[in-house]
Amino acid sequence: MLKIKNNFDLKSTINCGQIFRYEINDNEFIVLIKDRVLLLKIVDDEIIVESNKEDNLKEIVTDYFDLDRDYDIIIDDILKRDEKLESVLAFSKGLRMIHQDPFETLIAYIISQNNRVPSIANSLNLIAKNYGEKIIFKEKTYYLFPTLEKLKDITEEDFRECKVGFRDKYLYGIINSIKNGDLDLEKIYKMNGEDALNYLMSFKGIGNKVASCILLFAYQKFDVYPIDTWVKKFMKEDYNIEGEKNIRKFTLDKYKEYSGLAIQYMFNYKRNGSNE
DNA sequence: TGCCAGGCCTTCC
DNA sequence: GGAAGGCATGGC
Repeated sequence: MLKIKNNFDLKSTINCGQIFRYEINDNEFIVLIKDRVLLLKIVDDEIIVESNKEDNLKEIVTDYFDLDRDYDIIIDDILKRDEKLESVLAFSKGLRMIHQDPFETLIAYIISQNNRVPSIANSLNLIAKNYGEKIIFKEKTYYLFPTLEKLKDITEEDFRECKVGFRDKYLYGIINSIKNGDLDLEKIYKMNGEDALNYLMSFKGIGNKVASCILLFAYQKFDVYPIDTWVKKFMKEDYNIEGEKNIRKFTLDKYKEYSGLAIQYMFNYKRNGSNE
């Protein structure tokens, strides 16, 4: 068991569209990460973390929720560049960028194209159930997301059975590219945002949006930013800017190296702010 | 029923 | 090089 300070917004962080495989019940959260199940409970000014695997728990939780980074400095910086974002930033205060596993993020965001969040989660859970390691934790069953090794013989039809639809061929191709070494996920850590974006986009089924999400959510490249329907909506309604090209130019000019974060705050504000 | 979803690829000008 | 159409699946 681990206790950490409850000094960020755990619920929004989990629930703001970065990750898909989680459960929320009141102040209890289940998050499925690479090699274990995390159970997080908010108790007053602490967050209590339990897991089926307790070794290195502190390091893993710190890394996953990006706890060593000072987000107040970043938010102040964004605010200085754009005062109009004050209410957006206030709404997302305490939101942290989750540091996800690149392989699962890659698969997840390929599935996300032209899809809805519940469907994406359903497909990922089916893949985990069919190919991932089974974990029993507190008398409940969970499945970890499979490693590449466990997916090495998967076919397009197998993917289709996980309800991924037309994305089956993309996923199959990507798995093969990793297997034969064309796609090296480790190499991306050392690349700058733009090079990494072009590298990922050279593979079939990965466009700008999907590549940006992978780089932002798995590699913490905050200068890369996914422009999706929600961000387009925000830009049109609040800034009167239309067209992806124009949004891209405006965003990078304005928010520079924190464009990805600014975009994530806008997304959260537009998608979750108007629904609740 | 018909439309659309945190897009991308292909085809066609 | 830019616009349109198709794509599996599920929810409304």
